[in-house]
Amino acid sequence: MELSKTAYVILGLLQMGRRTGYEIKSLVDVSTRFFWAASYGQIYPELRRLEEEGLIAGTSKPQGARPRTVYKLTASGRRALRGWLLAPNTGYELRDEGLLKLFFADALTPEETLALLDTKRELHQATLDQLESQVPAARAARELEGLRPVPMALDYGIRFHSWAVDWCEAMAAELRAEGTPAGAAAEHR
Amino acid sequence: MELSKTAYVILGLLQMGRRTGYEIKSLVDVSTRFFWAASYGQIYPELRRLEEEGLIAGTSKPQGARPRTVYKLTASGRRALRGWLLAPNTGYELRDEGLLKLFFADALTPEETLALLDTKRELHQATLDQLESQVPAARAARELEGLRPVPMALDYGIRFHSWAVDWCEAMAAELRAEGTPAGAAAEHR
DNA sequence: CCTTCCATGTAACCGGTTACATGATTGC
DNA sequence: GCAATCATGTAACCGGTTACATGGAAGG
Repeated sequence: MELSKTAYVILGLLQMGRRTGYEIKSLVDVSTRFFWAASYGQIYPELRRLEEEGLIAGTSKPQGARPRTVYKLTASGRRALRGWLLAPNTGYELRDEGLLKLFFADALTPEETLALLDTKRELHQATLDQLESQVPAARAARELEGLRPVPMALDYGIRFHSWAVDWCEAMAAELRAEGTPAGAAAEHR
Repeated sequence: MELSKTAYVILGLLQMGRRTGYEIKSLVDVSTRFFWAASYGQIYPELRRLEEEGLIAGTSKPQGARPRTVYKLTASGRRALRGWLLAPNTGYELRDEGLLKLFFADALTPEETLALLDTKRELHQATLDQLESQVPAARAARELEGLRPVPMALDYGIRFHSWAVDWCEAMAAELRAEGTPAGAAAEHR
């Protein structure tokens, strides 16, 4: 792996148009961050490396006295991006603290476990709300160009998080049902 | 956050019984790693830190000439674990290269995008197979103790990855349908 | 005038992985 | 005898975050 994944995030966003580092970071924060985050501490140094390697080209476009560099993808940058997109290998990595807690929940009371499920549900619901609020704008921008109205990754995000909300609810319902079976009312304490 | 999440992984696994560092790593590799991975490079140093802080206690139990230290949770370790489990905050972080590629797929042909979906589907299917193979053993071990037959986190994993497989298939079907609408057969090339 | 946004950066830190090193035990 | 597994560790590296620093521009 020559380039970091974050480098491809930059390349990919530049493919869609010229951008400054600041704009890239703003875009990341409302789009890829749901499956690939990036901070200034990565973006600015990476922009330099990519320019050194000739994959992107920056032009100074100051706004008044404020310095400003707009980057665009070069032909070899476009090739690199395409090469990565077509490469077969793909990684998947998850760090889900809520699930980790549920994994250890055997030591908790049913009520405490329900609280865990609730926290997880809220987190997914909040993400879902955020993603859904993006749909109208995406639809408007994309149908002019004849693209599918909702981008695939956004569709995935919305469906996944609503699936997760449902799972939390179903599991909570199951737990509650277990907690009060007809023949075992006072099981706990 | 005093302790790292990985410390809680160790605490949580020790809650279920005494273990060596090696055993902890082996357990992580078949359980938490799907939502929280950990390597030897973290586990052994962390075991030391946790012992220094009195959250776990190690006993030398050599096997012949081979050194071996078995750790168990102390009372204060049990308290720390419980404190974390009940703490409301929870983080969620995903790094999904397949989704990232799909996000940039506008630059690809439909056929190339289908290949992306296929790779992602295979990855989820492989994980799903692995998780499903664990069900019988989990069931057998747990029903003796009157616990729910399938642990929550395993249930979540199985359902999530099969949802993901379905999503990939549905999206592929949609793409194929778009590619050959009755009135626009030779759209591409 | 003041706040918010635009814009660019860096140094310190940290969590985590990889690769390496070592050697005993068990089971075929 | 050999391979797989058990067992413990560490040093170098790396990707990434946090916190900090700076200052102009735009809009109310």
